[in-house]
Amino acid sequence: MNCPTMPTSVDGSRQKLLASAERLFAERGFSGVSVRDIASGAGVNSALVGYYFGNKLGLLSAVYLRHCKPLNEERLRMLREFSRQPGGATLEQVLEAFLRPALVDAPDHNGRSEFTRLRSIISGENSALLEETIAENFDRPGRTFVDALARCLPHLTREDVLWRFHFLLGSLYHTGAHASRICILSGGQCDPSNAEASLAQLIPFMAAAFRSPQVLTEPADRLSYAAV
Amino acid sequence: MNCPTMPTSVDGSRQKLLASAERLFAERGFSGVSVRDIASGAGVNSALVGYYFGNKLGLLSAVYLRHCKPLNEERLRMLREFSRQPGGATLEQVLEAFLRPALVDAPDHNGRSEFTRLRSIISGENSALLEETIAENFDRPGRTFVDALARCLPHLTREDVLWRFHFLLGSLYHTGAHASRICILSGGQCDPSNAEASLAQLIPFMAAAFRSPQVLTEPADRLSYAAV
DNA sequence: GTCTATATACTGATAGAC
DNA sequence: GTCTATCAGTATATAGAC
Repeated sequence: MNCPTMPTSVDGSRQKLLASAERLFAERGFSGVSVRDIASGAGVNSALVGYYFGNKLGLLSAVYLRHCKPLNEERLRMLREFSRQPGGATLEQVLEAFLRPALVDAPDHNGRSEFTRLRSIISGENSALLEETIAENFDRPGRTFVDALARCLPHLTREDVLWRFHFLLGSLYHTGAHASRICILSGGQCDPSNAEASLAQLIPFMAAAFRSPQVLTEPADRLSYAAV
Repeated sequence: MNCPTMPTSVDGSRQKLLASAERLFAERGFSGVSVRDIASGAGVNSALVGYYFGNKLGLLSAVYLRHCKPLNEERLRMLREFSRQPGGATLEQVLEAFLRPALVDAPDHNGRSEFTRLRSIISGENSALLEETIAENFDRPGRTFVDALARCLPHLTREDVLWRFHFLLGSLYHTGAHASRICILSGGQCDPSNAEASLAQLIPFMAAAFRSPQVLTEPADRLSYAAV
């Protein structure tokens, strides 16, 4: 069954290291974890990190590359599917195509939601060397989704859509990070690690927000809602 | 002018260390920066970190405590002021009272927005020892604001309000982190480091989102917008 | 491919002079 | 309060045996 020319999922040291790194980076960030910890978690020798990935950053980069393509391909596949219907994709569908693949673990590619948590944590750290990888893999799909959102929202300027997309990203990252604050405040009622519950709340919430009228650019630079 | 009994803003080593730590922690996180870097940035000897704060974590804790109280006091002060008018505070006003003090630097307390960026980065890291500090300082104001939001939104369950508050926090943190992704995507049009522009976009966006109808709890555990 | 051993640098923390 | 000096531990990375 194990074809040597195309090993499907042999637990080689390389794969073990990738899995361990993904788990630990998502848990403690890049600087918060050592290559020794990763190797120990994978049950392999720490020198193999150098052999397979060059150095620690190469390992993080490999974790990124393993997930970037499948994630964005599924996003775009869902978007294309939704867009085929007459009238094009609804706003809710565009949002679902963007959010669902990031939060729900696919049956073939596990760790999809863990990868979202990883991105959330790493995005804060000084990841100047990852900047290129991120830009190459997320800029184009990002633009595609901004375009799709703009098509659903002809009353908005592109600047408005971009701001709203930025807020959407924040909510997605915060949800993917499994922030426990809301869990504690709610006494366990709200659990962001429940992907389906998060999507059921996040999609209609964001749809209503995106549909709100265009923001007027105030001449005053200090806008306050004190004076109604 | 310098009264010795109450030195207003003498640049003692302690204050220099706090300022340097705040800047560097906000930039690179807790594990990403060393006490030597912080001391060097402050222009003081690294041994003074132990003298004034005990250890590195004590320094982070001191940075937190310096900002927590003024931040939340201003939030609550604004909320009380808005609530005095007949009919109570509007939804937009509750949101402004929560968001503005976190994003705009007060004239007396500088680094308010930097502190929001700090919290954003640290919240991802394993900060189990800060958990207590955060809970003590943010749980009560958080509950107060959830209550105020719920009063504006009688059509929602408390669980709905909590979910939406969670999404609001995500957008706030992501904006406070000065995420550069949107800046690049927009060609500089959208700049989250511009606090007033962020507030002008974020408040009406979130107000519309909070006002959206209650989320129906679906019997199916996989809700999809494919079938309209 | 996988291991041991190690080079080299940096980490947080502290003892003790001034 | 501030300094120098230094401890013990850990970091990443690599050279070289097998």
